[in-house]
Amino acid sequence: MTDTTPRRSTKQREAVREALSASDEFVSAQALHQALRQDGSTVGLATVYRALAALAADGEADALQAGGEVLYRACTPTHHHHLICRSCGRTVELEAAAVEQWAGRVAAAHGFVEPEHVVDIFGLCAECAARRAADDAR
Amino acid sequence: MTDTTPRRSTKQREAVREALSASDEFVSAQALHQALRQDGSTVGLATVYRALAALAADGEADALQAGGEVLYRACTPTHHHHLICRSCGRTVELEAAAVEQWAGRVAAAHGFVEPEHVVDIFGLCAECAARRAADDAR
DNA sequence: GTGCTGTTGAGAACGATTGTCAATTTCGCC
DNA sequence: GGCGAAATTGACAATCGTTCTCAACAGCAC
Ligand SMILES: [Zn+2]
Ligand SMILES: [Zn+2]
Ligand SMILES: [Zn+2]
Ligand SMILES: [Zn+2]
Repeated sequence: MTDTTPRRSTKQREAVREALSASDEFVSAQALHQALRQDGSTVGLATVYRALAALAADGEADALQAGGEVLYRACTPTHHHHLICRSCGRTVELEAAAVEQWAGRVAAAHGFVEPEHVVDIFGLCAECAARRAADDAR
Repeated sequence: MTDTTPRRSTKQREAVREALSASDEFVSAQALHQALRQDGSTVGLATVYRALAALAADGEADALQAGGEVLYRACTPTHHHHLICRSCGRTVELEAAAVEQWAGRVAAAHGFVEPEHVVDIFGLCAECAARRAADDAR
């Protein structure tokens, strides 16, 4: 993009970056804010939102929409997708050159330019599936 | 699914179904509501939301989240994905057995069960790309 | 028609996110 | 080390899409 991104380093941004890295699941801005306050930080909610948006814009975090809210996760800087447990949030990063190529090919075939794609898989991880099976058996 | 879906046929639901079919793009509940009022209908906004949710649940419509809101579209009843113009909303339905298999295979490989997936491609359709090029040239 | 129950519409309520703005902080520069 | 312009912050209000509440209403079986 047209990189007009002046960015200044502050305690708050660092705190958010760290808190985000501390979790290997996708988390909401609100959850991250609460976690930060819990740890004694005094960051404002708006600042957490701003910091996360900046991290996502800089490619330091991945964002995805789920259930009406946006979730963030510190991620590998290279392009990839996710396999996410819809119960516990456990996340696996996926790389699939075949899917990337398919997306580009399909877009081009229909005359579309500047293609972007959303590819995510949701499911129940083995642990959560086992737990649920146990619960179902009363 | 556990099909506990009592459903009664009403003018409003029919009106929403028709209005949705009338558009071959993805539309928001709000937009559909305005369109219906424009045509003299007196449906309430809440009813449009409820009708769309029901259609989606019955598999008569596809729903996707984009830009903080949920968009709906009357779609082919078989499983498929979409290529969407992020400017005009023009939509192409896509079928890609390879992607389906990849998703299932990847989920299984990581021990995940009940996999669902979100696969959408966004871009600029040829027309919108041309229009934007013209605009850029003042 | 009668009755039971799902449905509707208006408006309030809600939760996530963004905007506002004065006070504070960063950072290049003297 | 101190200055000053410009970016950033935090508390709060405001906005947005969506859901809830509830009394009036309309399908549908009898
Ligand atoms: Zn899990
Ligand atoms: Zn990709
Ligand atoms: Zn277009
Ligand atoms: Zn699919």
